[in-house]
Amino acid sequence: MLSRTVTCGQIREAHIGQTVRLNGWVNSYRDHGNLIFIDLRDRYGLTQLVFDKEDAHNAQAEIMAMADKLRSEDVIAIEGQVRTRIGGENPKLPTGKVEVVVKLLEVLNKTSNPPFQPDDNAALPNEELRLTHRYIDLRRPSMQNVLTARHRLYKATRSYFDENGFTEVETPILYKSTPEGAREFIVPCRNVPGTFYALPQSPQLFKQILMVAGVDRYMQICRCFRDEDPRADRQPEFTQIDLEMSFVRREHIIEMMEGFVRRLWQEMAGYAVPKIQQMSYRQAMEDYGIDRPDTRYDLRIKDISVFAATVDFNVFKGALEKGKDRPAFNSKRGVVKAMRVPGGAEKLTRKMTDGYAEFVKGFGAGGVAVVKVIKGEDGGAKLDTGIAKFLEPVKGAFLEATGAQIGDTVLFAADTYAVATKAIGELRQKVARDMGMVPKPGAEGGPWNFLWVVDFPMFEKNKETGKWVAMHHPFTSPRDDQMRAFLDADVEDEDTIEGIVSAGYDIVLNGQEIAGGSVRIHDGAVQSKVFKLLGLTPESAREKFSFLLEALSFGAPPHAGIAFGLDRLVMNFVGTDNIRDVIAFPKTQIGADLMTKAPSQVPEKSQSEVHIKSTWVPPAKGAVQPG
RNA sequence: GGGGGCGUAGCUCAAUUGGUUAGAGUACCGGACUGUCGAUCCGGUGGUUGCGGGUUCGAGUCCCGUCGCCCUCGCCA
Repeated sequence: MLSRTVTCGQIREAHIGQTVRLNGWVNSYRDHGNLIFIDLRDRYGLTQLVFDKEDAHNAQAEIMAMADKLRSEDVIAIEGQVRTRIGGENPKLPTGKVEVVVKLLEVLNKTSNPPFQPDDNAALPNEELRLTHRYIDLRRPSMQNVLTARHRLYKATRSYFDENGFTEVETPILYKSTPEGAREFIVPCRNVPGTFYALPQSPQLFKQILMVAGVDRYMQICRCFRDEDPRADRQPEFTQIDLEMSFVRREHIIEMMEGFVRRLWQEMAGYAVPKIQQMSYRQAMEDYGIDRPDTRYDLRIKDISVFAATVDFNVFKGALEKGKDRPAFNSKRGVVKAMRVPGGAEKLTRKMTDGYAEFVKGFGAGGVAVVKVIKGEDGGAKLDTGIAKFLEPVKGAFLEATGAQIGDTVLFAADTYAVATKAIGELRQKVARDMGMVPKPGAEGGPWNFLWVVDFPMFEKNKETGKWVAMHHPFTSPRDDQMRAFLDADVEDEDTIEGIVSAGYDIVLNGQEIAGGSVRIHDGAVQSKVFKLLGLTPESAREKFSFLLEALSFGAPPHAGIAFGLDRLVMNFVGTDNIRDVIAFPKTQIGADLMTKAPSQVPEKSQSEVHIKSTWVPPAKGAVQPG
């Protein structure tokens, strides 16, 4: 083989006159009969090759005949001489000033007619085809860019944490099943009949135990597995940058991670991340109705319960009756929330606001009250449509409570705190999209808005089971000042338990959670209390987590950590909203790999070896269908 | 598990209200062509309209089912 001496992205005017060898794929060909141009492609770029019948080197009919047969995606090796382009330069290519006159041609591998061209300028074929022939799709320069961007991210990550004294430690993939939280993938065990491993949802417990083991600062770029339905930004198999530190408080983690974020954005995007603001969970819920506020646009939600109580409107009154005796911010206490939409009087049509009523019903709310603020005949503000007649008598107080001005529309949600907040928070995002208020993502020139969200509740009620579940995970510590109240709290005292604040923290970027973590529990008694609250008996807690409880009893240092969703970071840097674009070999919505056709059946012998038998029965062929 | 979208030539798409032999571009095959860079020009091959059933004189089009892909709710400690 004519092994390359240069790559296809490398040749410049400085190479003119040199004899070079190139290897690569035929990207395109332009056949003029006695003159043939080939754009040769490799990962590094394109170089134009020329086959010229009158050229001395190509006098042999043989090489022209071979060149004549070349087609896109053939793999070839050539030797030739670099020269200035005779037909003028191509400003689109970095190599556009030169071409290589081919003296020797070797066809390394003739291609079958490919199902599609790996061409970034052409319309992409449907994703199914791209995934089936992933090796062709990955040849596209933009996909090569993703792979190298991802690699640079790994490298920057490891450098930063190495410089800060972290040690990368691998943790097991075959792990113990702990069926809380996400559904696990399970793996049958051959050696102990009837038992199974699980694939880790995250290395959470191992990294804590590494702290007990004195590792002090741990990091790992690790694969995590969750057997839940994917989304555009979720895969069953994904990658985390997993971190843990000993002898630190929340502030230390925040400082270390801000340094990391700053370093990453500097290296990956040339962007200097300013000091990241912090917002409490409660503030986020109050102003934005969501725990990961998108602060790129200024739509605010206001609690107007006090004002609403003065309005003679049954929907408001009815809502405010709910959970009257419960403390403020309690999930079951009734509230009225308002969102002022600047310019909404013109931009939000009746059809849209009717749609919003339907939209919020999906989140359990009864509907949305709407009022437009328009210019009255006297030139002052006049309320119009919807619930205007209820508000008109208290117009002044209404304008003051909501800050609404002429031209605005105000949307209301009235229900329990949990329902009203969620509904109007979701609505806020929808209205922002409808109004065109959402800037492009950062990678496309939009702003990068970072935010720490802190002081999450420890627990929330599962709507279906009525049981407490950990909002982050069961190993999250209460905030220091909450510890006493937490240890004293009665499991039955719902309002108190709902109010316990954890030492958790998330990093939110443009309304998307990119990292989440917490100070961990390092005291067995506190951990046992959490398990108790979550409804685990001491026996079952011991059965599932004895190794953790034991480890905590043998000198566990205070520790805290965080994990970044690596795939989402890459998505931000390359500017895609499709997680499959940043994973070399991703899976479909049913967890299938279309290229290898995984998952697949295994022979019965393989099943019996691991002591399992599938209960699945194929549906009868040719069954009569109704209709 | 629920809701929605899509599925027509290798690929990207079109096909009026249900109406003649399902078209175009591109790819591919053959031919012409010495300065192209989305080469150009001429000709050609290529279709179980995802699959199964139904309604109809007639189905790519309507109905039912099913498969695949995508979006989404639930779910994601």
